[in-house]
Amino acid sequence: MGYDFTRIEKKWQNYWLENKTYAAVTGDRDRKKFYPLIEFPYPSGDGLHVGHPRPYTAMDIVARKRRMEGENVLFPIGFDAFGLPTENYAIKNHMHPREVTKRNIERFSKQLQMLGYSFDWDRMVDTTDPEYYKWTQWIFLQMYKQGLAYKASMPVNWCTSCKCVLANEEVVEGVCERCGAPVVRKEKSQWMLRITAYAQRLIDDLDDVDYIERVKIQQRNWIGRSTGAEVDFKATTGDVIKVFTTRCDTLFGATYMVLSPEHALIKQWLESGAITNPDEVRKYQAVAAAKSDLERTELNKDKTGVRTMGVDAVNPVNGEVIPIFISDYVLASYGTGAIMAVPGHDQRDWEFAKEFNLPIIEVVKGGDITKEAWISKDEDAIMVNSGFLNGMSVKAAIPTMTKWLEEKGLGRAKVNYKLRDWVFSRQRYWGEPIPIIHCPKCGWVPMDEKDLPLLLPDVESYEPTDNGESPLAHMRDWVECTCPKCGGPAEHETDTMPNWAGSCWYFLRYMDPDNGEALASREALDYWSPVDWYNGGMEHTTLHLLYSRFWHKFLYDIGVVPTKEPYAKRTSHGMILGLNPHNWNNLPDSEKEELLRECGSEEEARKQLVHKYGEMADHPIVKMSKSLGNVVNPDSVVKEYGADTLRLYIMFLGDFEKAAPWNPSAVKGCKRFLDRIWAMAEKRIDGDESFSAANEKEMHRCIKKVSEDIESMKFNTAIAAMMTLLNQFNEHAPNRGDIKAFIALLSPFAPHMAEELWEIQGFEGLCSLSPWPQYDEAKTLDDVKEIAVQVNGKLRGTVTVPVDCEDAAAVEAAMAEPKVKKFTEGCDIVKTIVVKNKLVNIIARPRK
RNA sequence: GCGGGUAUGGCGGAAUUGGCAGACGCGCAGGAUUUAGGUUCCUGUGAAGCAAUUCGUGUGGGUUCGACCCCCACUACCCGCACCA
Repeated sequence: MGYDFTRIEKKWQNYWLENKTYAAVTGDRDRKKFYPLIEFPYPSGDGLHVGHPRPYTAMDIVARKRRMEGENVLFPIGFDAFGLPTENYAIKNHMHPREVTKRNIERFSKQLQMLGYSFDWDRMVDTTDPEYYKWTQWIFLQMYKQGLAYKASMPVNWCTSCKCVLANEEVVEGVCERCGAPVVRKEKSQWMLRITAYAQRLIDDLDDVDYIERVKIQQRNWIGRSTGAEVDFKATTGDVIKVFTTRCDTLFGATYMVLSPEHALIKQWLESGAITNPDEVRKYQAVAAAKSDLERTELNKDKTGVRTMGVDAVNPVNGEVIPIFISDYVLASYGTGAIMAVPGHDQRDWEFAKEFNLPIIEVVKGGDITKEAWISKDEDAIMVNSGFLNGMSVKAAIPTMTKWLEEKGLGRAKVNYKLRDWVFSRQRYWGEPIPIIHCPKCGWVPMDEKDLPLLLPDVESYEPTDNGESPLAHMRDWVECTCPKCGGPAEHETDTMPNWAGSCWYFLRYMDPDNGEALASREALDYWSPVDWYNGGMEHTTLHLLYSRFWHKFLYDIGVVPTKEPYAKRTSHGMILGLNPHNWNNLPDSEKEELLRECGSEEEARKQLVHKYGEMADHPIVKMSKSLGNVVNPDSVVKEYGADTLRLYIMFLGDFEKAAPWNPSAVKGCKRFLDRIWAMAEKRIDGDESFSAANEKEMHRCIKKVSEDIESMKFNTAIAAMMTLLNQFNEHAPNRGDIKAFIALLSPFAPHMAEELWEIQGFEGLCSLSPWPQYDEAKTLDDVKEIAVQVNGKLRGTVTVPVDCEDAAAVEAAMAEPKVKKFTEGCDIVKTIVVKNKLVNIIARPRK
């Protein structure tokens, strides 16, 4: 009888759920705790897609294995449910976002259960639950009290389609990460979180955590620490213009200055009338503001700008009067928003100087500055035209100049970061309300903690507005309140938090999800912290991962959590891609033949495909997309093959860390594997539970391989090892002991079938909670070894020798091998090389 | 431009980290079972050659008894950042 996966999978899913098989126990000191974590999903209306099961199955396998090893495992699940797609869907379909969210969470939960994950469902977390977001608001209030949350008016990224501000991290190549619409700069008053205060610690503490290297590198790059100096330039108005530079040694070459169009001093000089060409300056500001970030970067070849007539600056090292420009090649958001321009040694400055006919001075020898800026990293290059720096190397000039500036009070050593403070407000409905009240008398006043949660109002319409106000602003009943400080009439903040807020601390809530007194009890925090192993997507490295480290460090500082870092270990999975149905390699044979007849050659056929479907047709593996029709739906895979097959295949298809394509026809291989196991074990095998003599060595080897590979996330080779063992069982039928260990090894990967077979075989208890099989290193070793024999480095044969056999004996055996003899006859043996248990290499020279 | 990564059969991918390249699976070919198709089960499967053998890990050099692995110089593709002062 075949394996009825539909019935059996359902049977065990219900059993596990009803019996709370995977419940974690807070405070259990008898067992080692283990807290693995996956990134909780956003419950979109589309349901689970095939990208989700890859990381989830991986961590489920690790969780299941550790549980079988006797650890107290907390493997939780939840939903990051605030966010724009839900809100947009709700608006379109005239539903309340809460209803949409509820429905989507139910659907996601069903789909996740269908895949047999060993989650502790009693700890499920939903970020839109008021009992949850109460604590998100609470943390925000603590940040406010510590001066880490502040309101500031500044140019922000504004998505023209979402009608909402975006964090820097949400802008990708000048367009909105979510909807792809252009992003423009807009001056708005926003709530900000002072993540920059933690920049150095966010870099330093990476040394203490076990993250895969590319995550560390990416976070360091994003934070973007650079060391240099801050230099004060005096304007002819008397104002001080601060600039940041990494090359203060080139100060003598600074022949002009550039301020970003948004720079505060420009506004000031326009208002005071110091600038004598205000119309021209204002016009340039307006043009720059209207440019999207995309346009700004696309036009990066042609430098534009306007000189601020009437205001000049003085170079502090030589007293020379130099002109000031505004240009959008200087970013308001980096450094001080102003630069000293050294056209001799900075290509951008050089291009600008050429455009505006400004003097270019060589201050470092080695290049030809008439052709381009000389930007050598050579620290031994020699300074020229630089007063007291002349003749020094760049290496020596930098500290000398820094010291000189400090002594004269004209500048100071300075560390600068690319990281900006986090723009934390959104003009949307479906997010956590910011628990701050604005009072006309007292200004911004935090809500009393006992009044949390500040609930979202129930309303008819939550459409975004065109004027950049939150939809909440129209809900006067909700907005109007009394000031907690003076009792006078006041208003609630109407912006909401970004969707990243709830995910900053959700892993803490899992530890104690029903706590009404605190975000989690101290006992639970002490017991479970930190997360032992967090797997997630690379796309969150500079977003969620960085944000949550920041929040965690803050919570550590105020004594709420016991660890500096939230996650002890971070790994990352590759994307699941699809086969491109338009690529030659992926065409069915019949179509290939037809096309060949039509085009004559394969080369022509490929060209034809590119002509027909575009450049994309050249890539056999592409991202899944609806338009290509290569999207794989987990539901349909489960329906056709079962959850165990899906789990197995998705772990088998390639290196976990790398992107890998979903090949629909290869799924069958894993189905066959399971069917063959079923056929072998569906009838009870009696006998004692030690390994059979014939299979013993392979059993120990397979246990070792699978145990090690799970820990190093080499799931594909772990499965291959089990397949090999099954093939071995074809040669030598397994006894009761063999099959017991085999089922246990299989269980993290294909838990339903393993559980069913465990029951059929009549083993004690649940397979999911049975002890993980143990191996004996000594029993994995051979007593004889087949070693390679090379002559002059070329493989000529193999011989079988006892393990650890003496070198001389190995050589003797090798020389006796007929195939080897053939190549050594008539030769002098110059040398022999023996690698124990591996090979013998005989160096032979023809006898003269 | 900067940073990170990858390159192995028809395909996805293995390779104990310098020691028998291609494990495992897909696909394909042949055979058995079947009225037939599907399923299942054997057998074979890097390329060339009747064979002995030769050639094979993106390209070109190098180190070594021996290189997918180490070094130098390239090429292609993928990912991240990008006028960052």
